[in-house]
Amino acid sequence: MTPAFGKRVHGEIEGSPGSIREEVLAIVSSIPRGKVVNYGWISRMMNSRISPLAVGWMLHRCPEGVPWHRVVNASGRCSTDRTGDIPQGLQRAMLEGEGVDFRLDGSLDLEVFLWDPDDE
DNA sequence: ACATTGACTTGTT
DNA sequence: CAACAAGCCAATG
Repeated sequence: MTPAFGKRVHGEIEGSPGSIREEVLAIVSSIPRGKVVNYGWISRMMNSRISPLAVGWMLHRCPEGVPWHRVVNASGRCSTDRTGDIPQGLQRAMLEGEGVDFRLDGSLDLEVFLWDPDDE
């Protein structure tokens, strides 16, 4: 019977093996504590199979356990502050709790905190 | 199935 | 340095 690989995305399963969504979530979950990546970085890591915008969409409705706060924009700023779904400053607070230091202008140093898998 | 939106990025003016 | 435009893909109504 058709396994209906399905998009039961509503809550819990979302388990389509090989799905773009799952790959993105896997990457985000792989970000080590105290490091961050930007949306375009994920897009590149997946060989541009997904656009940075789409990454943001997935993270917007991502399941628990995914460290979405470790994903920032290319400017090293917390894009979550632009939304109303997430309290402003929350992402920054969470990152600071992991040892990520922010500058006075509210941005973080990507040269230092950007995750480089080769450096691990 | 179509139109709109959105936690983006890069390049041009 | 700031504003604008285009490319981009998935989710939502």
